[in-house]
Amino acid sequence: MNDRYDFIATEEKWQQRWAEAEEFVVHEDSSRAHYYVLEMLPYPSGALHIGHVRNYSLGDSIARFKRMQGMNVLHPIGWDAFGLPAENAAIQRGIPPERWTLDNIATMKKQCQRMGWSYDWTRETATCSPEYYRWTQWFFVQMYKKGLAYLRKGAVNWCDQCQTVLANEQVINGCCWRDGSEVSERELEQWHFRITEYADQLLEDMDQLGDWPDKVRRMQKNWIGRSDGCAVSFPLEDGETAIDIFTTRVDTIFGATFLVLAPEHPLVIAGLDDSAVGRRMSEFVDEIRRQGKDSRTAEDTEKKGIFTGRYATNPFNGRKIPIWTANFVLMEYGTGAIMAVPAHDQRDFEFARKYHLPIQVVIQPEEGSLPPEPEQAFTEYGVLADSDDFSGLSSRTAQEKMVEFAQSQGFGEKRVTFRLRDWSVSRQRYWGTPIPMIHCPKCGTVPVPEQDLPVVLPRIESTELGGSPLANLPDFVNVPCPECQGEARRETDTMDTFVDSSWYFYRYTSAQFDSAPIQKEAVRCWFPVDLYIGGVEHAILHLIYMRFFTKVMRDLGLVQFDEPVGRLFTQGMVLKDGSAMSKSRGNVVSPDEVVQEYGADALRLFVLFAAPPERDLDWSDRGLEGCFRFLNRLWRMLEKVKDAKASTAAEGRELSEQDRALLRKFHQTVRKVTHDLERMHQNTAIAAIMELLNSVYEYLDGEDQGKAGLLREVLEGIALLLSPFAPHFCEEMWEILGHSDSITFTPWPTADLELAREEGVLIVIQVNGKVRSRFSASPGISRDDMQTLALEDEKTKSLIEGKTIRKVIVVPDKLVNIVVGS
RNA sequence: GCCGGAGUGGUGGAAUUUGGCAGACACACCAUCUUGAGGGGGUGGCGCUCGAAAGAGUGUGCGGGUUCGAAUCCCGCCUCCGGCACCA
Repeated sequence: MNDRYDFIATEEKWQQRWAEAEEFVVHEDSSRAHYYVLEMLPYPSGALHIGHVRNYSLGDSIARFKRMQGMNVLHPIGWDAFGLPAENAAIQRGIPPERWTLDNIATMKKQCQRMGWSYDWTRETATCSPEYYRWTQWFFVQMYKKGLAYLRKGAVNWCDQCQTVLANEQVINGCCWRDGSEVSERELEQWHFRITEYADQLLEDMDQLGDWPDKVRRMQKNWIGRSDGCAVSFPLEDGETAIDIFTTRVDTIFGATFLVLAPEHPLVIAGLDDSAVGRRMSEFVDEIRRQGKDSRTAEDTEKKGIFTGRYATNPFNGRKIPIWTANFVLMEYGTGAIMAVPAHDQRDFEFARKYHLPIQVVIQPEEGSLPPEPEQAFTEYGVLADSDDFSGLSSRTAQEKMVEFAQSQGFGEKRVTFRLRDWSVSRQRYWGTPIPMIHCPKCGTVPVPEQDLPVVLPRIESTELGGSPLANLPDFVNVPCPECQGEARRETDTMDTFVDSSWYFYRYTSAQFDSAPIQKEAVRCWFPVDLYIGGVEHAILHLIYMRFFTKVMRDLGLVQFDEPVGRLFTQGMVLKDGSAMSKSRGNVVSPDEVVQEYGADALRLFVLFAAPPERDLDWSDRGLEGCFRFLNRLWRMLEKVKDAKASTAAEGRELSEQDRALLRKFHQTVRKVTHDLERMHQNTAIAAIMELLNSVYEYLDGEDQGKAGLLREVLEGIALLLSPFAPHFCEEMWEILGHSDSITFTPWPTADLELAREEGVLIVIQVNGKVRSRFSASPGISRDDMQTLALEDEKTKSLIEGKTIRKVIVVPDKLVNIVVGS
């Protein structure tokens, strides 16, 4: 007898059988309930890491569970194959990025298969394949035609390390999200996606994200950053031009004692002439530019400004106020100009103090009043004062009335401003989807005609840093203009890889389709995604881009819904010794080595068991061994019963109390595991199966006549319940127990609630809320009986002797609480 | 500053959905059996304090509150973590 199972042979055997039987290949079938479980696609960096193993094992447990529940399950995978790291690695090794990437995909695919994840490999997709990026380009062209993709020259985030531009979402605390190096500002002409066009929808449709973590919703809300306010136009003394400002506190406008423009504001730039003021301003603007965006927007940065020499008129009261420019006003936000109300805004207050500008109180608190020269700004809502006809109104009412007034007078309007910026998608690198545009000196920017797509990324032996590498390939660059046939230049930037991954999960439904990006019927069959699993680090990158893309696709008539994902699950990271695994720290655990030593099933079990899926997991070699031991313990049990004759528990003999207890435990476990899988509590589901096995061992203890039948039934149940977590082991077990079919489509067991019900209940006796004693009773015992039994309990009696019973609380089948006074 | 989350044995965690025996399951540790040894396996113990034991007291970050009863609900505070932040 083998007291250890041969995981290497077992796992290989079943992986082979699954592949031969095309077990996980699915087809659209509208007659069946369907389920789409998706995990964030991996970047082919070289090898799977434990974080992937956790992510994909989580998804696989659900895919297998849903299959056994009879659903048609789509469980696909692909590769986020374009991107900088591949290009950098290729440069380092002197090989083409494509070879590097394809080799990595091959390696990682093998690793995936060795883990036994139930993917439909016929739908495998790599974003770097021309069949895929053809449609990424197609989307770009459609977006260009709709005005959603446009070229704009302006300040962009530049990462020196990556030698390319980054989107706002890819700048974290002023540093590159990928390598952490500091990001600087550059003026470049770049392609952008007009995601701001959808800002409101992205915000409003969050209601439709029923089962998304609040955390992600809040992060997106913060990121989109809607503020409701009012735009007001302040005329200049020339009477022709005016400065538009945006404010959320129009109720304070009578306290505006100056205006402040961003140093990049056109009016400031226009004033940089040869006059004395102009020269001083030039100096100032240069200084601010040198300061850089990052240090300039730090909160503790000293406020600096300079008077522009010009004045504007407050349209509400006709007062003439000076116009300043200062570092703390940003061109990107609002209109790049603010009205400064020092009495009611802390920043304006500090600035006014520093430059001796007037401070005018116009809002008084509900109770009491502010001193004429306050020590700090009063920024709360209150009651208006010294504001003409608006005096005496509450801030809230005043805001409404004042917007109406401004609107009627034609110098202002209600306005909504967002923090969200348009998505900069140009990248000055080689390994990405070529932007399908052509620049013609006569016709301007012209999209590549759809029938000419894809614009194939030329193969090159190696790339170099600096500039867009494609620009060095004359054969690629020089093309006739599609409109006038004259000489023209191809766009040589490539797209941000986040564009590629914004629609990959649609392609899975139509992976082989070659006349459109997606087949509408296939999408209709599978969407929305039922469950999407990935790390929370994408909360405001990928997860906002994919929502944006879906809305664009809807407006292109490709899909009929607003949101692509019904339920999002964000899993925690895998740590070792308290910190993220990384090569530089040298604390990386290799899945390959673990699989070699303990098997894929033990590894899968461990990553699911060791912590709740949404929390961070600390890697533990010992914990892994524990899971391995559990499988062996189950294996030994299997060896004990595998020869027993098949019979169901009901047959043969009357059920003993022991039999009923085991059967009860079994059905309770079925109920718990089912429930726990639905709510993504894989850790407690596995714990419940471990408990059940412990019960089986207890059951076997002592008298063992006539137990084989029930044992067998329970073991079969364990094989089914455990199979979403440890599929190879359970298939083997299933086969040993005499089944010739795969466990994959064997129906999930159902809990018999009758059998699961406890025969006796343990009633707790509390005295003044403290547990003092307990007794057992049959379920459904009457309240009166419970009370009587509790008061008759010897121990309870001695505790309440000589005391007055004030009250007795009876909770059916649970407890009796006797409240006594002295 | 604003918004949010989390604090439970030596460790990971369970019980929070529904207020009702706190510590399931596992790791580590201790004892013991099996084995030539190692490994593996079996059995028992394991929050803290007192106690040989039975048992008693105490205990879910801290302080209050609601309740017959609070890890769970409410208020205040502390610590850690995350998002946004000179956003007008």
